[in-house]
Amino acid sequence: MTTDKLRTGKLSTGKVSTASKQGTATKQPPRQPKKIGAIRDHNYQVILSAAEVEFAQYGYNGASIQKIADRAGLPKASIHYYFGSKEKLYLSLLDHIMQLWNGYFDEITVEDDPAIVLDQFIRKKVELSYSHPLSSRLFAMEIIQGAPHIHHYIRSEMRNWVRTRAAVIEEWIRKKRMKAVDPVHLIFLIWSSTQHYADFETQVLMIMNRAEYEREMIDQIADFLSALILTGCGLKTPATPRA
Amino acid sequence: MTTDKLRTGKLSTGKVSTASKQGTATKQPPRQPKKIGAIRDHNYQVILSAAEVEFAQYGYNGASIQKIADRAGLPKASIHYYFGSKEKLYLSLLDHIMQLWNGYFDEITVEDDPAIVLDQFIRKKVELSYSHPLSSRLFAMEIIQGAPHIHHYIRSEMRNWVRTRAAVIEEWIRKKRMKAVDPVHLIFLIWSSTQHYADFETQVLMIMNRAEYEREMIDQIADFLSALILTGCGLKTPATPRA
DNA sequence: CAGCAACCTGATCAATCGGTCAGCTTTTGC
DNA sequence: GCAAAAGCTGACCGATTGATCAGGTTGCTG
Repeated sequence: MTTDKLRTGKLSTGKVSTASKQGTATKQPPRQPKKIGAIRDHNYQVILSAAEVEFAQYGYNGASIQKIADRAGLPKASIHYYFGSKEKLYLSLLDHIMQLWNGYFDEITVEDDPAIVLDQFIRKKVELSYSHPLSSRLFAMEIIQGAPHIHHYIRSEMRNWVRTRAAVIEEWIRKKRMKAVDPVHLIFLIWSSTQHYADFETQVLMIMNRAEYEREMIDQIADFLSALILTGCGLKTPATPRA
Repeated sequence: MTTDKLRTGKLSTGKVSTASKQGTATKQPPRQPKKIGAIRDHNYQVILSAAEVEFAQYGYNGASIQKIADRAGLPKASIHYYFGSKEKLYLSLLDHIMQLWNGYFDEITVEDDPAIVLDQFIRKKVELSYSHPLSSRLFAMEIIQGAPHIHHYIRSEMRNWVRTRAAVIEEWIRKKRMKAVDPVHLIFLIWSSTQHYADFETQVLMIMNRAEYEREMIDQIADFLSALILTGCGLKTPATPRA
């Protein structure tokens, strides 16, 4: 929940100012403020939350700084004061999401039980779609638009992440611990089927005639997906999935 | 491929002009032209194609008429001449997509073989994601943004579509012709896992280190999804899936 | 060939876009 | 207590947005 990491801008490597030229390279305004006050931190978080809503709904081009400012209850100039530009604000959000998404399904080894690992991975993803739908939608928007801001991340970290996990799954298959299914497409299947409930929340709720998700429904989704996918992999649902 | 149906504006029921007020209700310009010329039809199609690209990439708010016009190689005013407004152009596209999406998986009955029906449904959806990725992305954008233009369609036709198909699946389950899985979530799973390859094409291709999809890869995806989902439903892959 | 209607678009509009900056307010340091 | 520094924002900028319309162009009809 700390905001310190957001300011480091891990994603901000490489060229950033692609949209605006702003040829004035004369002054060097003291951005990335060092001293930290309570109000500052609060405004930082308020702006990020407001921006997440707008960017997740309208995408990078569709969102406007004025609407973000209105939602945050701050003047528009403050957004530029805190984040410099629309793109830097957007990158801060993406960085935030990356840190949220990483760290799950991470420490798996060939020795682990594939049923337990896959089951927990599916449940964790469903839980994330439920707890952070805006992050999921923002990321989906970025990908649909061609991932212009994170293509280097996908090609490096994310691809490597998939390859190493796929290697473990392939080892499980080689050892006859699960059915022979394409590991990469299996990961895609888990991603798509779980994130669907966040990204297409509107459609899902309308079709199911619900106003919003409830705990019970989320658990049912996790049970369904885990059972079907694990069965499809020739695995048995691990003990104590519920109850 | 005819454009006639597009002009009827099946989706255009209800209020349309939400964005602009344009209080001048004085004149009634002769829109919805009746006479059809070759140039007219051609421009219609060129604009629709250009708009599909822009709307699919940037969403409704993010796309700009100027860029659509540039892509179509026509002056900006022509877009308004042909379609009246940004929203009407967008609705024409959505209408186009609806007609494309409907008509598959439609005529199923309890007497049909669930394995064959589900297999063909999955393959048809994968094929659509491959042949019409822009339509899929445009629809995804609309849903992520809260389906502001098609919520009535989702709540009526689409919901009814899901319910009738779910009823057939439930009957299959009751007759022990397949495993007891939630029919609605099964439909969601097929939707999400197949459309993923269109909507997240960028991510999929980057992770698989490919420049673009190829027939072989699409067939492999269809085989994978069909096999895994059918197995998850306790079904056997129907004969002659390939070869 | 004349005349009219339908077709099309350059010029222009108010509104909004992302972004800048002068200058006011608040906090800090001595 | 006072000047310097940092925090903050109202006013403004050129560019672009969706949309309009006068008027030129085209093509069909008589």
